[in-house]
Amino acid sequence: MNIGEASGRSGLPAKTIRYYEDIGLIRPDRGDNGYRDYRAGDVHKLRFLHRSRSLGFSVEECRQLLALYEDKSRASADVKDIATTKLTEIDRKIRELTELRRTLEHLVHACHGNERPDCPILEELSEG
Amino acid sequence: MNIGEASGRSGLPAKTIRYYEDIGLIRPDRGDNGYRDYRAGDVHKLRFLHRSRSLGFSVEECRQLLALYEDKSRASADVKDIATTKLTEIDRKIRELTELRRTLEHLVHACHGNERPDCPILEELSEG
DNA sequence: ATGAACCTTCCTGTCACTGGAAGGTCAAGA
DNA sequence: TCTTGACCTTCCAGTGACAGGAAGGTTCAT
Repeated sequence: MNIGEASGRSGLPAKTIRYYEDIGLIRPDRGDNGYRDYRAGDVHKLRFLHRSRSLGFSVEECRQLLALYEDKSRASADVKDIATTKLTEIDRKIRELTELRRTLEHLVHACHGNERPDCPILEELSEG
Repeated sequence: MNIGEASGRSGLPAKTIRYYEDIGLIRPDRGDNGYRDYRAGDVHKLRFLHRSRSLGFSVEECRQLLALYEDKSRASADVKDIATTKLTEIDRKIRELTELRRTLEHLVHACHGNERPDCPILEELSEG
C-alpha cells in the first residue's frame, strides 16, 4: 500500500512516516514507480510507534522498544526497565509542574487584576 | 559591567543573554572595545527574564511581561490575564501527564520483568 | 487529453538555546 | 616588553520531532 493508506491505518501523518524512514526506524519496499510500498507488518510497526510516542517515549526510546518488539528472544525485563525509567521521568515532570502551578496560582490570586499598575506578579518576577 | 558579570548576577548563561539580545529582548550599551556594557537596570531585566522563563512562560510571553514591567501605566489585569492563561496551560499539561502516568504504571505493573519474552507492555503498544 | 489526487525529493522553519571555531582585548606576572 | 590566560566578539551548526511548501513525477477517472 502507498504511504497515504499507511498513514490512514497507522494514524501517523505521511510527513512523519517519511521522517521515521529518514532516521532509520522503518524501511518499506519501493515500487517500480519509486513509491513507498507498505505491508501489514509495516503498518503494525507504525501503529506501535504512534502509540509509543503518544505515551511519552522519545523517538530513541521508541527505537529501542521497536527493536525489542522485533526480537522474539527478548527479556521482558528490558522492556520494563525502559518503561520504569520513563515513569520516573513523568513523575518528576508532574512534580515540577505542580510546584510551578502552586507558585503561579499564588501569584494570580494575589493580583487584583484591575486598571491600576501595582502588580504582585511583576514584583515577584523581578525580585524572586 | 561585562557580560560575564551580568551572567553571574542574573543567573543566565552568557550565551543565553546574547541570544536574548539577538531576538530583541534587551539592548545593552557597547563600550569602545565593542564589549557589551550592562547596567543595574539591565541585570534587573535579565533576572526578570530568568525568573519568568523558569516559571514556564515562553520567550514571547516573557517579552509581553517585560513590556508590561517597563510600562508604568500598565493595568495589572493585563499581567493577570497572561498568568491565568499560563496557569490553564499548566493544568492541562498536568492532566495529560497524569493520564499518561496512570496508563504507564498499569503496564509496568502488568509486566513480569523477567527473562522471558512475553510482555504486556509490548502487546499494549502494538495493539492499543 | 486533462485535471485532481496522489506521490517524490529537497529546503526551510520551528523553539530556545548550546557548542565550537576563529579571532580581538585586557590585566597580571616574568 | 612579552606572554599567558581569561575574557570578549561574531558566525555557523546542531538539538528534537516534526511541519510547510516548492517543484516535479504518477495514476486514475472522465
